[in-house]
Amino acid sequence: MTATPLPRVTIKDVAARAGVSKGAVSLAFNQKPGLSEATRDRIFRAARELGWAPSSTARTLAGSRVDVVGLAVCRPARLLGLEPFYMEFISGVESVLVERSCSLLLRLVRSPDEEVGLMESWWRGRQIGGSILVDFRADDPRPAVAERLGLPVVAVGHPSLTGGLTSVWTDDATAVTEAVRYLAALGHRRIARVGGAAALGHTSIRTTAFDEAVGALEPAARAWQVATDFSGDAGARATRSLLTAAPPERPTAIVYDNDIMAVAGLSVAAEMGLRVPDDVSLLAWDDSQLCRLTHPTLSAMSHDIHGFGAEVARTLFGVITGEGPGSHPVPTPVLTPRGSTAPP
Amino acid sequence: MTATPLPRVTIKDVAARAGVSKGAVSLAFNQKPGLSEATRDRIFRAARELGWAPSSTARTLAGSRVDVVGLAVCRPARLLGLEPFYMEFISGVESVLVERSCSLLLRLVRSPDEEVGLMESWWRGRQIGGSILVDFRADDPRPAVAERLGLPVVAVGHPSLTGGLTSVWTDDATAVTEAVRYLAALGHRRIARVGGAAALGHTSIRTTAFDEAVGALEPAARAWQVATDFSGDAGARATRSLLTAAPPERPTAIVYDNDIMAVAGLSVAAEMGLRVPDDVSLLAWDDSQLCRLTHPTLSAMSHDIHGFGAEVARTLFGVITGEGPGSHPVPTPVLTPRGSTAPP
DNA sequence: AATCGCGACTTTACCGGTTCAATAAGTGGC
DNA sequence: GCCACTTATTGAACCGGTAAAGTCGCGATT
Repeated sequence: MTATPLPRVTIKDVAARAGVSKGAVSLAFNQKPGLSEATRDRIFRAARELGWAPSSTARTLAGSRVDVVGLAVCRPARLLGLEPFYMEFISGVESVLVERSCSLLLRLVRSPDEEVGLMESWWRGRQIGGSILVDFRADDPRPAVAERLGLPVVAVGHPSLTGGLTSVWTDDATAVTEAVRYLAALGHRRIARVGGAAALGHTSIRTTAFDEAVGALEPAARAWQVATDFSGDAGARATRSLLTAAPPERPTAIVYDNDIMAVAGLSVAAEMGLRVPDDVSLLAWDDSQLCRLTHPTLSAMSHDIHGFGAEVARTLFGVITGEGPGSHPVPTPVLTPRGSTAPP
Repeated sequence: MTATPLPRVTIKDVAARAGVSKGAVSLAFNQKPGLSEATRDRIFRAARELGWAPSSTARTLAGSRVDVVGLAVCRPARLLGLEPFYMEFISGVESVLVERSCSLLLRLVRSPDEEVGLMESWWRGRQIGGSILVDFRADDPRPAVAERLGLPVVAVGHPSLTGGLTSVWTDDATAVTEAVRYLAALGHRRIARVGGAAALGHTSIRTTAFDEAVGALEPAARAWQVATDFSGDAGARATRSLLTAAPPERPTAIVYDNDIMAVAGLSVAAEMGLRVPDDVSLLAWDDSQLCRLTHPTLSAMSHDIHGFGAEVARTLFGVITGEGPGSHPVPTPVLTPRGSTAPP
């Protein structure tokens, strides 16, 4: 019952069957000039008959292309499973990779250091042709490492965080401001935000923008902010503590940094006997399908995560083919009002 | 993709610095006998000083192990993003791969045919040393292909679906039965199930088991089943149509095939003015964090998806190292009662 | 007629490792 | 002091491709 591997068919077999040399086969399969149509056809026919496709491993070693891109994600596994963002992002990336017959090498790491080590070994070992970098932190070591290695990368994050690397980003500051303005326009003056992991750069961008946006409202306006780990539990805890205060000290609207926490917030409000949106308005972020599955439905800052991933992949191909560094903003998340927001 | 020319350090450099031959370095790095401790040390020191690690590409080509395992997932990208199952499963797989310094090659495919093609080209091109197969269907072509290629794989699914391949599976039939018995014990006699994609093998296993379980109750008991695509929207639609009938024709309990649809069901019930669990009980499946974030919280059939993924990876390593085919059941999902189920 | 240019291949030298037969050095027996 | 026997180390042959430098035949140029 031991699986006896098939005799592997190699370029040599194809060459023999087509009556040409290895080199000719290589030429044919890389659409390079120097072969007659007739020979080309014979080669392709032989390859088809033998079921041969070039070994990407051998190709890589021979120094041509590397058709794999890396993605290391540094977040606790348990949280990732729940965060709709990543799978959707990945599916967007894939949608572009597939067109180029590339694959995604995925690895969950536990620390930024581990990620740096992985970048090095992937690149040194020629396992990847480029990499996608996410979740930038203050003083992130990765830009320097990528630079030193000459590894083509695209950074997902605001240029202020990504140390000169080519970056793809959404304008979170503007989005936060829009969220606050929207709530203010509804009449809210006591607004809270349940943010993500404090260590992440985009969290601090949102935090700052939120403070500024609320500060720009009339003096009576008041802001609260809480940092979490993005988990639903943390979102529930934060919401509970924000809503336990008596009405004047209690926010009338809460903005969340992802959908999961907003869902959790909804449930906490219900459990506390507060009506959404009458007693408190909730605003989610990302706008996955989840926002339309709750009752009331969740208003959200929505953006096209799939498209975002696709843009990242396209940009990475640009970098790999030698394009200089650049900054690629994608559309700012827009407010999608639903059932969870209303005047206080 | 073209590779950026960089002063790559290779085994030759290490050999030169340690004053030995390439072969010796290889011996040292593969813990093979035949080298003196002193030489071994010198080699490791040289490697460390040069920051060298063996190229897995070259190793692969030279015929030793391949340290990448493949996973192709054939579901619409948009659904995947929302399905907590996959990311959690993947993180479980990764947890084992990391210990062996292996990586996961991930690809989203659009059809079973595309997946078969991918298996072939990954294996032929020596990109993977083994593969994980998920989402089995009736008459799935993959067992035959894996057999023919000699590709080491582990199938995620009941042995009746996976055509003799080594499989890792949960006993869904028993779990469904337990769910039905639980609801029956609460007093429910009109029970519905909102199932997953009809084409998937595990869906039909659950469907059959559900019919049998309800049939085994007193004759007055009645069952409904609806197939969906696992999406929240589909879950909402299914729930709506189940609950619009007048009370005698309406189920008093609904079992869902995943968490997302149960969340959607919860919201539909609320929107229809039905109280959960007083008017209708809902039971989710998988039990991701989501189930504890709703109000009421969702009772669910819960299992350890992370551990499941880990077991799959371990089993795959077994297959790769030549273990014969086997069947590896993991613990049956257990009922976790929460706030969404009660007597009718 | 000798030379040139060019298309259509073939040859050959890698890429960065692994593997194994061959060799050199060291040990012990007698 | 010679031989058999280990043990440490090397050299060369791959692995399956790519790429650059030949080779060869042939019509066009001078």
